Amino acid sequence: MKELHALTDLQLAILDVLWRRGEATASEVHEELVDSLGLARKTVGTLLTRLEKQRVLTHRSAGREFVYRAAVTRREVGRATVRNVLQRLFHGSLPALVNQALESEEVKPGDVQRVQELIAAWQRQGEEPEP
Amino acid sequence: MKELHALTDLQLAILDVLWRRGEATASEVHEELVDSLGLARKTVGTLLTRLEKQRVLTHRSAGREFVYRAAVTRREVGRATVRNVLQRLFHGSLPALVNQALESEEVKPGDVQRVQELIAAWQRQGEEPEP
DNA sequence: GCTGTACACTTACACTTGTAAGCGAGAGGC
DNA sequence: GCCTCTCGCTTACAAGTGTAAGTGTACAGC
Repeated sequence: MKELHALTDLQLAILDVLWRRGEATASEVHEELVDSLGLARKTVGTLLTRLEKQRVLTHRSAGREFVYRAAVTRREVGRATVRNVLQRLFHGSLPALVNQALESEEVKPGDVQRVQELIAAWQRQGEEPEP
Repeated sequence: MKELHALTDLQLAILDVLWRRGEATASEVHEELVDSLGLARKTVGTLLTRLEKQRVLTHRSAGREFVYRAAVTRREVGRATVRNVLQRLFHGSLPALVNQALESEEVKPGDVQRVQELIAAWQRQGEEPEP
C-alpha cells in the first residue's frame, strides 16, 4: 500500500468522488471530474487501475462494468496527511498548524466557533482520569 | 516554481534544514540528514541542484563551496500546504481539519491551551472594525 | 446475424523523484 | 611541483505520474 500521506492531488480527487458516492464506475468518476480537470475517459481508467494496484481502492464487476470503491477511508488518509504535515512543516506543533490554517483561508466565523467547541470538548474529555 | 504544496518529504527535509540554519553548504545539509535518512553526500548534492532549478532555493559561492538558502519561506509553504489539505481532504472545513489533528497526534496539553488562545485572539481581532 | 459502441486491458511516452557513481578542477599538504 | 581530497557538474537508471491511444471483446440495436 502506497503511503497514505503521499497521495497526489489527482489521486485525492478520484478518492474524493468515491468517498462521496460510496462507489462509482469509471464513467461516473470521469463525469464528475471532467469539468474541473478535463481528463479523458481513458485517463481516468488508467488512474483507477493504478490506484487499485496500490490497494488504495477495489472494484467489483457489475455486468461488464467495474464498480470502484475506496479501500481506505477519508479518516485514515486525513490522519496520515495531517500527521505528516504536522511533523514535516510544523515540528509537531498543533498551534503552529492552526495558526497557519487561520491565516490561510477565508475562515467562516461559524467555523471558528466550531473549532473552539471542539477544543473545549477535547479538554473536558482529557481532564477526566482514566476510568 | 514548483507548486509549493506538492513538495515531497525529502524536499521538505532539506528545506527544513535551510530554514532552521538560515543557510548551509551541501555538506552541512548532508551532515544533518545522514543520521535520519542515510543519504549519500552526492545524493544531497543532486537534490539541492534540482531544488534550485525549481527555484525553491538559491545559492551563493563561498570559496569553492556553495552556500544554499531557501527561496521560499516556511510560512509560504505552510500556507500553500494547509490550504491544499483543507481543500482536498476536508472540503475547506477548518473544524474537520482541527478535529483530525487532535486525534492524529499525542497532543500536548499546553498545545491545546495555546490553540484556544489563538482562536480567542483571532476572534477578538475579527470583531474589531478596520481602523 | 452483423455492426458499432463502450468496456477493460495493454502499451506508450515524457517528466519527476530517489538514489548515486563518474569526471574534471581546484585547494592543501608535503 | 605533485598527489590527494573534495567540490560541483554530468550522467544513469528504475519507479511512479500524468496523459492517453490502440486492441480485443462482448452486448445492443438493426
